[in-house]
Order: sequence, then structure tokens, then C-alpha cells
Amino acid sequence: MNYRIGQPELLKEINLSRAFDILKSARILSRPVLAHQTGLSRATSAVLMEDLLRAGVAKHVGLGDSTGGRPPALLEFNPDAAYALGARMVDHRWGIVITNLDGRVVQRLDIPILNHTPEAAVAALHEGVKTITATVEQARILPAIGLGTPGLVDMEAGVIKTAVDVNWFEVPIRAMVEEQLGLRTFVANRGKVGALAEYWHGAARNLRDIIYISIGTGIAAGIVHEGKLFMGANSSAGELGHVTILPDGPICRCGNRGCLQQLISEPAIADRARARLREGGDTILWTMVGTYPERVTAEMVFQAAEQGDLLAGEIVVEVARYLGIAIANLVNLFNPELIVLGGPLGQIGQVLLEPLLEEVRRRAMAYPLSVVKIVTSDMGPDAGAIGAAVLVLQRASELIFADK
Amino acid sequence: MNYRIGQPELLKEINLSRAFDILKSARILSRPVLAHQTGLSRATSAVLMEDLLRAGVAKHVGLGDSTGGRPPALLEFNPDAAYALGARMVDHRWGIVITNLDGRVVQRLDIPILNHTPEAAVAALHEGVKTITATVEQARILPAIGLGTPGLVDMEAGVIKTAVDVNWFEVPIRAMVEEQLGLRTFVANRGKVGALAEYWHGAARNLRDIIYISIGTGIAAGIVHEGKLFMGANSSAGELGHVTILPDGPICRCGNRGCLQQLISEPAIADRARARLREGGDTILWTMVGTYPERVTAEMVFQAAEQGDLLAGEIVVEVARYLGIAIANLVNLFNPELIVLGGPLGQIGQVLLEPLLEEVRRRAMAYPLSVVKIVTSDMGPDAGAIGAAVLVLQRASELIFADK
DNA sequence: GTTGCTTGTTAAATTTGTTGACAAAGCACA
DNA sequence: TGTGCTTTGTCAACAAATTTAACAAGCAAC
Repeated sequence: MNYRIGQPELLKEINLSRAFDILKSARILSRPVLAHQTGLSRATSAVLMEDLLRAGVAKHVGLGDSTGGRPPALLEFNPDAAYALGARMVDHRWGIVITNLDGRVVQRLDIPILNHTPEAAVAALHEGVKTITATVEQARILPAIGLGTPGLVDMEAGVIKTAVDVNWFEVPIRAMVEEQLGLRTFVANRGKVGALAEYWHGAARNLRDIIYISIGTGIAAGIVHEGKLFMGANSSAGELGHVTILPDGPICRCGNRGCLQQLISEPAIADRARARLREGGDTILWTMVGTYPERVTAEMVFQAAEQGDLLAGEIVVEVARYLGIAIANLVNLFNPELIVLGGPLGQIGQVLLEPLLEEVRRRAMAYPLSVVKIVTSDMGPDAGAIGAAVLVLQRASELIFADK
Repeated sequence: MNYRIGQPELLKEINLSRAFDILKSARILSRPVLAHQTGLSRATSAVLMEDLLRAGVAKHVGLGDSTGGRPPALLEFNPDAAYALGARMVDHRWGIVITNLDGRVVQRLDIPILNHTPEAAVAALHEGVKTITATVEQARILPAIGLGTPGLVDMEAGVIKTAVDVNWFEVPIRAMVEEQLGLRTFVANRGKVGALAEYWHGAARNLRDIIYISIGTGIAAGIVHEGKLFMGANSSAGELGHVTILPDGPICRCGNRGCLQQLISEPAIADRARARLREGGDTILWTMVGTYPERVTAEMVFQAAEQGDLLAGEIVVEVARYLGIAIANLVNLFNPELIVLGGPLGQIGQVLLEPLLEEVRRRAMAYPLSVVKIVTSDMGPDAGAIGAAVLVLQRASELIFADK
């Protein structure tokens, strides 16, 4: 290993990374165009392109039209030059994907975690990664993995500080995974990887300031600001679930009152429906739960509301109202270009959107409101794992050109 | 003029800028320490230090202690090596300051603007700058000026989009000032320069993620993220005054209900005190207003509370409670290192701080709460103009080493 | 005083990128 | 078809910034 800090060497790395990004977004490029876009000379552009060609990231695809002189050789971006690994943990399972450089899923795998310990989770991940990587050309896989985990994560240290739903505290997940799998490991919590997935190739593609809200058993926001994850001082920015909506509302595990999570998470919605059922409400939810109100789920409530059920509709409107307050606050504070609703409820919650938008329009300030769009995610169930893979894709050029 | 892009040349500029920042924050430094902090070799560190010495930014101040070998030469940061110009427009006046590299005010000037046109404002600024720069050594003044202006500003373009209180729209202020004064010009919203002032040399010095909250007739937050102003998609991030605290609270001009501004701004506090007085409350506020409850001000309420007045104390606790909710939400969402309370009430509100902290501790999540400090501003009335000067100071090294 | 260690400085080597020259490859027009 | 013009691709010489290695300077400890 060479310990030279090597500032001139850094330049090459920076320029290669820029060339990579430019090629990736342009898709097809000539050497002179690359020179123009990077601001470098033709000679250097040619050198950079040679590295891109050697790595397989660029491929010759013939000649372009002449503009009165020698026609330029055209180079095309090859998104399948390398693959990225991403894994997302949810409900004691790992969803693992291999994506190409565009974030398109090449291979997927879902495996259970045998018990609730971090060790079992890492062992399962190890097994899963071995299985999934056996299905594709090994050499293409970048030697790194991105993880989307529950709880609060210190991304710098790669440590899960607290994950209440699995009862983990101070788990040095990066060290564990790096040791067992021998892969550079990047960790982020679920809200943040969701935001990355949207930013990379979902609804927020090509935008620079977006907020992704994941609504499920918990509620988390991932904030992308100027193209980068907004981390905060210790990686815990975006804890939307514990924002106070009702100062005197129901008490929350976190000690606060009236947290958003206590009002509109899946369990909270189910609880509310359950209470209404026990009061003997007249609703088609009965046809879904039989005579057992305790079987009601948030998903059922949304389905019933979509079918025009009044009682379920009332609950959905109430949810929309609370979520609308939270989103209006986000609009006023962060002034984003786009807010994406994702997670289990975000995707089935179409019936939620109309009353939600109404509430946001009522509460947010006109000027920031004028630039923001609010949409539901159109990414499938792989979104989380893809977002985790994006943690690797963000460093793709670095990893591709690291050793040579 | 030389048009070479010169990548290797850029390295020197980057390293000089880093060396400058390191010296500025360390205050006293040896060459080996600089080498260690930059990650560069001792040889390069010496070269950089030579440039710093030549520019007058560093000065020899003797030798350090030997650690078993030759004692290192110590170099001290000289904050008076260069001066920055900042101007803030308020109430048809310019407050202009010259600061040193630490943002300490060297000279101040306050001049009126003759009429309400942008042209008159620029002319007055021109006059003021000529006057104030005549009082100090001309060569030290960096050829640039920072402006804090009213309204919404497009910082990239240097254009004031809309400034309702002076009735300006689409004013290309940067172009106007650059043409007339021949100084590079940086423009920012008046509300956000306060955050910059704190970030640069107030309570938030050396921190990277801070939020400045100005509490006065209105309430605004300025957010500094990774050392840069958080602008948002159209420069309106940080509208804390219109965040919803009480979903069913009093109606606000903006159309929303329960905005923070309706609960704890100066007029809101005065209103609340007035109502209590009219109810015939027993309070020493009567000694301040005589028999005229309408004369009560927020400042009086705080003074009375500080003197132990129960009624005023109740109002302050209520204010603390609402503000605490807002701040706890900021902590959960932005995960800052520091929150500074400024503006008229921020500075006299010491009595507010204790119940405020209590409320924040009750409501914010433990992990982000563990890194955040909440303090009151200790900057004086020049804060706005200093913040404007910071727009220049942020580019100080670039300006100092530009031509040579 | 000698030995050992750290600091300061210098020269040679290394890396990266630019410049300028020139061949290659096409277009345009006679 | 041939000539002039333009753009592209490449190579050698040069420039900028940094590192490495070597050595002198300066102090501590024995």
C-alpha cells in the first residue's frame, strides 16, 4: 500500500470522476465534446477517455457527422460495465439487489434473518450476497455494498446507534460487514436510502432539492440538498416521525407528545380504525375483518376508503390533515422542489393525496409552495434496496478506477 | 489575460485556501503542524506558508517548545492583513462596515438613501463606500462588497426578485453595484445574513451546521449547512415564522392557523399581555404602562418576568413552550450543532432560555438533542452589516491571492 | 562534547495537464 | 480527380505543483 497523499494524483481522480459523470448523463459523447464540457484540453480529454474505454465504461459506436473536418469518434456509456450491491433490511428480512450503473435491477433476492441479533443479520446478508453474486459475472461487481437499515445511523462511523424496532443499540454494522464480506460498506437508514433511490432514478431524477417521506410502521424523511444527502451534525436529520404535530397529543415512545408517528403510522391508523369498529361503526371494514376488529390494518382502511367507505374515509382525511401539517412545515423550512411519498402507505395512499394537497395548500407559504410538487413514489418494492445500492453508485467512478 | 484553465494551478489555489482557513482557526501554527493538518508534505507546507507570510496573513512570533529536536517557528494569524466591506439596507438607510478578517468591525458608517429608487440606493452606497474607505489604508481593502438587502434575492444572479417594503421588483443589484463601484458584489437576503454573522464570528464560530433564529416583529431562521447558507429551491428556506405549531390556533395573515409568528412574535406577546391586563391581572406591568394597557410591549413583559412577576412569567413560559416545540422540530429535522436566538427578543430573552430548554429536552429526540447547543446571540446592532461582510470574507483567500 | 531528534530548506524526481505541431480524415469547390 | 480548408487524434516538449531524499540547523539528554 502506498501512503503518499499525492495531490497531483487527486487531480486525475477528480477529472476521471467528472468525465464519468458527464459521459453517464450524455450517454453518447465525442472526445472534443468531453474536452469542452470538462474545460480540459483535447489531449487530456483523450487520456481520460482512454481510461474510460479501458474500464469498459465507454464503448466505440462509430463516427459522428463531420462539421467540415474529420468526423469525431463517438463513445457510448455502457451502464453494464459494473454492478452495485444494495441491501435493505425490513421485517427481519434482507432485500438484496444487484443493479447496473444506471440503478436498474439486474438481480434480486429476498432472504429471512433467523433471529433478531445483529450477528444473525450479518450472517444472513453474507449468505445472500454469496448467492446473488454467483448469478452474475463476478468481476463486474464493485467491491462494495450499500445497506439500508432501521434506526438512527451514524453514517460516518457506520454504526447503528439505536434501532428500537429490532432492539439494537450501538451496532458497528460497517465493521461487521466489512470484516465478514470483505466489501467496503456504506450504511444509511431507510428514509435516507429511499430519498437516494428517488433522487437517482425515480420521480426526483435531475432535481437537486428533494424530500422523500417513507410512511410505514415508522415515518422517516430523507432530504437531498444540492444533490447530496442532508446528514446533519450526527446523521440524524430528517426525523420527521417525531416532529410535534399536536402539542398535547398522545404520548410517544420517544417521550414527546403528539409526534407525527403517533398519529399516522400504520399501527396508529389501525388503532384508530379498531376503536371505531369497537364503537360499532357502520363500515365495509367488517367484511374484511369478520367479527375480529383486531385484524384491521392500515391497508384495509385505505382500500375501504378507496371504495367510498365513509368511516374509512374519515380516518384517511384525518391522516391527510396531520401529514399535511408536517409537509407544509417541510415546505416552509426546506423549500424543496419535490416531495415524494413512499413506503407501504405512500404507494397505496392515492386516496390520501387529494385531501393532503388541500391541507398543504392551506398551510404552506405561497412562494415556496409555488415551486414544490408533491407526488407518490412510482418505484416498486425494490426501492429501498436500490437506494442502498445508490450509496455504492455514488462512488462508482472512485471504485472503478481505484486500483490500476 | 491568460485563459489557461490550468488544473495544476488550481491545486495551489485550493491548498492555499485550506492553509488560510487552518491558520485562521488555529491562530498560531508551525509549519509541521500545517503539513499534518493539510496532509501535505513539510516542503509544500513551507511553500504555502511563504505565500501566507508574503500576503501578511501570517506573522512570525518566535519559536515553540522543542519536543526533543529543533524548535518550530511559530506563525500567527494576522486578522488585520485585509479588510472586507459589508453593507446592509434597512429603513432606507445603509449601514456600512469595514471588518477585518475575523469579522471584527474596524469602521462603521450609516447613511440615508435619498429616495426609494434602486438608483438612489446604489448612489448612496457609492458615496458611503467612498467615505468609509478613505478612513483606512486603501490597499488592505479587498476589492469586493457584500450586501444584505430586503426582499427575496436570487443570490446566483445577484438580483432582488421582490422587495415588498421598498416596492422593488427584479432589480439587478449586483450588476448595478459592480458597474458603479467597480467591486465584486455578493448579495443575500437581509434575513439570512444574520445567520452568516453568527456563523462567522458569533456564537457559532467554527461550527458547520447551525440555525439562527431571529425573533422580533417577525420570526425567521437562517440555516447554515456544511458552512454554506441553505437557500432552498427559490431562496425561501427557513420560513420558521409560518410553521404550524397549533393546528387550530389563531389565524395568520398567510392564511394558515397557529403559525409560530402568531404565537410568539413581539406583537403577539404584547397582545397577550394586553389581554391579561384588561382582565385586571395583578402585575408590575401596571407600573410600566400606567393606566394604558395598550402601551405594553414584549420587552416590558420580559423585564417584568425577570423581576419575578408572576403574570409576565406565565406569558414567558407560554412563549417558551411554543418556541420550544418549533426548536425541537428543527432539531429533529435539521440535526444542527447549534441554535442561536437573535433579534430584539433573542437578546433580552435570557429569562426565556431555561423553560425553553426544558421544553426542547422534553420534545426533541435524544440522539440529535445530544449534539445541539441552544444559546442567545451576543452580537450587537452591526450584526446585519457584518453578515453582509461575511459574504466577502467567505472568499477572502481567493481575493487575497487572486493576482500575483 | 556526542548522540538523537525535530525543523527548515533545497534539488531531483514524479504526476498531471497544456501547448504546439503534425498527420489523419473528411468536406467543398473547381 | 486534385487542392485547400477544417476538425480530430496523437505525440513531444514544457509548465505547475507536489513528493522524496538529503542535509544543515538547532535544541535536549546523556
